[in-house]
Amino acid sequence: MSPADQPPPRAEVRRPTLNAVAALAGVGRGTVSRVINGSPKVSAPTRAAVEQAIAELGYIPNPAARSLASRRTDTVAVVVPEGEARLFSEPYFSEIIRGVSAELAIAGMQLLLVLVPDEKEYARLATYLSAHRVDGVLMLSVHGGDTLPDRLHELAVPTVLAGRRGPGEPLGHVRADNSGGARSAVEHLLAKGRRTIGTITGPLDMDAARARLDGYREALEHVGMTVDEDLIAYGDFREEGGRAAMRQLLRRRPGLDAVFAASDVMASGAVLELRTSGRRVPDDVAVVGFDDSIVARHIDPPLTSVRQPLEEMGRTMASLLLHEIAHRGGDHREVVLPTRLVVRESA
Amino acid sequence: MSPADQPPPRAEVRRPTLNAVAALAGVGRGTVSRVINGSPKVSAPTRAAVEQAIAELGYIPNPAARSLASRRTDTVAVVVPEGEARLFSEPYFSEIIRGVSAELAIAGMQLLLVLVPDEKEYARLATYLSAHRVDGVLMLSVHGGDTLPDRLHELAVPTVLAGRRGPGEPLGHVRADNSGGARSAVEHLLAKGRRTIGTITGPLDMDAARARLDGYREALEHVGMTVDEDLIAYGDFREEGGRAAMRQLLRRRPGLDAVFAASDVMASGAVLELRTSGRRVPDDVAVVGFDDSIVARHIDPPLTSVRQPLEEMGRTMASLLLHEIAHRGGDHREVVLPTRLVVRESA
DNA sequence: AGGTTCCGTGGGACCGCTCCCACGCGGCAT
DNA sequence: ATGCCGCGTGGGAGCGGTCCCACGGAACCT
Repeated sequence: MSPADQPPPRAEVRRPTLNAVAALAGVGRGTVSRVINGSPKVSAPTRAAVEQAIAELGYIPNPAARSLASRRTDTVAVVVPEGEARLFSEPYFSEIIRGVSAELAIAGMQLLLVLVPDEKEYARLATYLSAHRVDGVLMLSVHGGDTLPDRLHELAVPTVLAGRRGPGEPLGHVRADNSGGARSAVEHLLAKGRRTIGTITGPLDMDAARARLDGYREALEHVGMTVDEDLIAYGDFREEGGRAAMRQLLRRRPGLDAVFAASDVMASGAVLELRTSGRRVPDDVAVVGFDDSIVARHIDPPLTSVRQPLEEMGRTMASLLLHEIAHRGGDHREVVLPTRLVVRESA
Repeated sequence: MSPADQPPPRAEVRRPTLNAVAALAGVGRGTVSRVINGSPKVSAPTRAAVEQAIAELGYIPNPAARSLASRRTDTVAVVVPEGEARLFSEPYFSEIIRGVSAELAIAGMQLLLVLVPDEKEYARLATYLSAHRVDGVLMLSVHGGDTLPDRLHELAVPTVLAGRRGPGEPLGHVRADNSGGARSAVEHLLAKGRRTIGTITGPLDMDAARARLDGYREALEHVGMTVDEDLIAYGDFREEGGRAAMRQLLRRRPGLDAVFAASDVMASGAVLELRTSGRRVPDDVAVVGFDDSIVARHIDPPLTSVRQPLEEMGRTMASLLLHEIAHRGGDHREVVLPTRLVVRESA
């Protein structure tokens, strides 16, 4: 049997340990540990010697050992319900994650991505996440009925949500100013002289959808108009839902001259339906969406839309979480970030 | 000072350990470990007793301790160069990651997401990843010049790439049949009676871009046409690049009647330019894209495009990687997955 | 009957780090 | 001089698993 037939040698490249560094630097393990963790209680010359030894050996601390001893993991889980992932404007997740990643990197923390294919997984997940696996959890896209956040809360796992489940959300969270954004969209339509403005909502078990509807109402009431309930159609954040809602609106109020859709995807469905019905956008009916997603730029005509500062939301979520991790038991904070209306050709 | 003013008690919920389970089940630690790891060398009654104890205590193994002792981490890193992330059709990353996640979940492995903001980070990253942090690495979107894969290879870190850097890629990888997909696109145009077919390429330092150009050539040569180099314009996978390339093609060959763009984003730029030049799509010029991304469905007219099986690519990458982890030193494998032409209205 | 073999099991020795206690020593007050 | 304080420092004791060796007893052999 030739050597080549042997099972592969355990490639196990044995990396230098804390001990090796200590020996080379001529100090104790404790001292090396202090240097690595930036403790101030190390004299300058000792620190220099240790750093020299670290560089020489190319030493990198073993995260598992560190985690075992310190009961920290330096890792944060980002939980994304997979069912939603398709619905949302695609940039939603990727941009938030970009922001999260950037902020975590600064703090030297790792990002564990957990896609949850199924609500049934939620129960197992909570226990799992609490088992010294991560220092905290970031949840994207929470529904009103989600129980995972509460379980994490009970298990004392620091948690920050993207968006809230409803007013009075007990957990820390970051959200866009949904009602303000919706309001600015409708005000824009009013400023353009539109008077019969419909809206297509998202699923109302999501706070963001409710808030956008509130913003629509506020804008109209603010100028003394009464809200015509027939101008409100309920969608589901999907294109087909937007289309159906638009059809409904046209049947109920054929003379409407503008629509505010609570998402770009629904807006694009609405545009298709308007075209089918022989109406021109924006000449006959102006359309404003929400999210400023890719489709907004690419449909015809390009969509005026409300942009959320997604990357900043991610960054803020991460920093709130890091704060909760550092100050366990502190009160939860909520941050609302402003939106911006991006005007294009549809309104 | 009331208790409420005290610093919060270290919430440290002390979870049960292996020892606790062993004590409750009346067995040794070794036996519990065997049960957890599914070793066959445990008698049925003992196993039952241990499982009972585990359930009773709600025991979950501490991953850090396990990792420290076993030198495994049960974690895989997915490395995504952030610069590219915007360029690509958005579903690209999210769908591949979905596939990766699904496959890893089955194997009980975690997904560590690493966004690399900058090529300069690469050097540090390699050392970092090799420091007992992950069992393997998945790299998305590799360029011809990327050195990270080689470094990982040297450091004996199992690695699988999405796409290859070029022919003869030494590392394991999964890619779509780019040339075949391009070929089917051009054959579709030929079948529609188009005869003067231009192409807009991606950056040729990427193998996928080269392969798509090759497919274009093959399709034409296959029917005995000679390739007119003036019908080839070089883009960069961006919309603006596609637009500029289209402008160039129109200047050089005003009579062309079809274009195959190596990405949907470039195709959308091309469509805009065609419209600007007063041409109708597909009546005057037919357009086919690549990726079947969101924009393909939403631009006007909806784009005929080549779809890659992204989720399956992700799944396959994960399973190749798991194989490499289990059989270190084995030879690297490459898998090519078929593409599918999705016909819409643009061609 | 005695000797092997094999199976299931217990437990010691780590894995590589952090935490914390104890110790030596120079500087300062007494 | 004597005592005390406090800063730097060394190193023991875990953290919670895995791995592997050794051991007892049942089953099989000669």
